[in-house]
Amino acid sequence: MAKNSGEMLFGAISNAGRFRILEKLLERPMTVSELTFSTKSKQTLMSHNLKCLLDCMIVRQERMGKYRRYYIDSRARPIVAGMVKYMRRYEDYLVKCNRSS
Amino acid sequence: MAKNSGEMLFGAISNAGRFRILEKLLERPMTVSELTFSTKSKQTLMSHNLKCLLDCMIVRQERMGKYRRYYIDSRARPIVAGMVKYMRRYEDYLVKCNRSS
DNA sequence: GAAATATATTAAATGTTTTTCATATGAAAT
DNA sequence: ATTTCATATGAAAAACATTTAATATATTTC
Repeated sequence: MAKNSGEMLFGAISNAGRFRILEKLLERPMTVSELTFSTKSKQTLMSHNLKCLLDCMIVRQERMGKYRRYYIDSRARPIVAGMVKYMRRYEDYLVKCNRSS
Repeated sequence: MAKNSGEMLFGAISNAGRFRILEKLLERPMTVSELTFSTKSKQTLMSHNLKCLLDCMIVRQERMGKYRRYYIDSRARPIVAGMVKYMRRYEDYLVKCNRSS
């Protein structure tokens, strides 16, 4: 079953590593090494994950000398921010569910 | 990397079959056979997908004689509805992106 | 109570994603 | 120009998800 763009979006976000990248980038643009360090990832995996986010146009890139700075695409930002917010609500909801049922 | 509940949510939704189930169930509760027929799925796959949605507490179940009716959990509903809406916005956004860049 | 219907379950087969490893590229510093 | 640093890429390995097939269970109907 072929993936449409919506599935790509959820697919991209449903990965813990990429979700954390997005949380970081919502705060501010960061270089690959900052992201790698601050999410305790490996550089090569970080690059793969960033490529995935680039491919579905959630993030963009700009070169800064030998660094590359990634940031959330301005048109994607409200969508991504919304997802992160929803996700947090959902977690609250699930925690409550598990207590009461 | 362990899956938290938010990832489970996005993971559940990032599958085309399950996404369609949710779209249907947002309209109204349905039995397994109605869902199977209306999404052109197979019964056994439908049951697997419904189980996945049950597990992350997006849907619930009630027995109706030999049928089983599935419906969106009332607490999950606003979240799911929001996701579906976001997803559609995102698709529009991607289509526009591909045209202009 | 035997057959039919609706659904669930388990395991195996298949497919996809994630992670790692090795290596490449391109900019900056020496 | 060589080395170093930041990042990317491609392919193989490992992990995970989806799909199918076979079979089980519960309910209804005869």
